[in-house]
Amino acid sequence: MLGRPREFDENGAREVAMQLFWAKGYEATSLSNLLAAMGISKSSFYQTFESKHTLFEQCLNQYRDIIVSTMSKGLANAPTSMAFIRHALVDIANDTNDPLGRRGCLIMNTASEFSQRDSSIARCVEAGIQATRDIFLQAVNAAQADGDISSNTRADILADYIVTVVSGLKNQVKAGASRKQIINIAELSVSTLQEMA
Amino acid sequence: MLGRPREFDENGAREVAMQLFWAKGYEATSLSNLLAAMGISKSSFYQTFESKHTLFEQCLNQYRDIIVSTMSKGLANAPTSMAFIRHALVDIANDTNDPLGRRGCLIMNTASEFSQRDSSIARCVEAGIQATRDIFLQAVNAAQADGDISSNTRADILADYIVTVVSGLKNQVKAGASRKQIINIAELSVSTLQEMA
DNA sequence: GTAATATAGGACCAATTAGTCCAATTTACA
DNA sequence: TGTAAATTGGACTAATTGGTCCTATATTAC
Repeated sequence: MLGRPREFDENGAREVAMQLFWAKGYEATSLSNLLAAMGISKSSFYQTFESKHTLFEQCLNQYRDIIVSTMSKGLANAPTSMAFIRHALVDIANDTNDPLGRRGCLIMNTASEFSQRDSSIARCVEAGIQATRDIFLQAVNAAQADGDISSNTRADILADYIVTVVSGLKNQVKAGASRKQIINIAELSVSTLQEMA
Repeated sequence: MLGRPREFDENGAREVAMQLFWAKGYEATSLSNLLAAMGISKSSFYQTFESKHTLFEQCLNQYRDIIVSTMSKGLANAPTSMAFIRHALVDIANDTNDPLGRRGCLIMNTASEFSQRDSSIARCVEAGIQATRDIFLQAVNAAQADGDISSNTRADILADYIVTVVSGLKNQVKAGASRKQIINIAELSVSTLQEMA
């Protein structure tokens, strides 16, 4: 290891960038926004992260890793798998309070903004959705084994359904829905899962 | 009415702009994109539509009017209200085929892109969601009267739930879900509506 | 000391952005 | 024929965009 060592924390700077992209989207986050928030010079930026686009892909993957890790721990620590699923849906209501919550989900935001126009971004998006879907799939399988969800419907379809409702709820939050509305919708979809024939 | 009459069709030009905004979003649609697609000069554009932002608001309202009208007719012509609801969900699977379908919903796309940062746009978004929610509310009330949906759950919550699932499904389509996946999820949520206790 | 690397800062770039303004022209109606 | 209004096209702004390059300086290992 020769030469002067890096002064800033690369991962920390990426984390800051991720928060910005999350709140504002890719296009609306300018290079100057990034530099100011990350606290580094343009030279350091390009030397370390290559380009805005490259950094964004890294942020997407970092985001995916974070939510996968958070969800996995949540599932492992939940009293039952059904409780985990219920919490994943109902807890979205808490996003209605602060502006941070109203950011939605970085992966879904990205899908909405421009995954159609950029195949490498599209791959990141698909990988992210796949990863969360897999965790819900584990939860559904376990909940079916517990008898909390009927086994009449295929677990993979139920997992897709949960991802869909989560994404729809996050959309509603971004669009301005109230806390009470989100709770009602979430509770309704939980009960449909439980009361399925 | 004095002076030279307008050569282009104002509503037609707005319609073209709406299609562009729908496919690409607000920021990604540049003025030159608009002028080229609308087939008018920059001078005519600013004389007629005031600004890109004003035109966008008009497009949002026009979009809302179109879907409200389409949905109202669909509800009126459907064999049953339940059939209308079912069709609204399952038909989203057809969006997976063509690139046009993968545009999602202009209102939800706008909510995702920047409704938080622009209060006048936020009002358009809320009005749009409210309008579609109201139609689903009518449909749910009718379906409950028909006995196709249980009356145990409040109709307004069910309407919110349907809007959520529709928005989630459109998200999934944008993110790359397959036709079969969408059908399965849609059918599942329809059956949960029907089989509710 | 020297090589290697990181730093900040600024000059510079070509392109694009939304938007204004003007001049010349065209069309209609009274 | 005169007036009002719409047309095109181009000149023009001021700002911003992502990105490159260069210089000068600082820090480390060998």
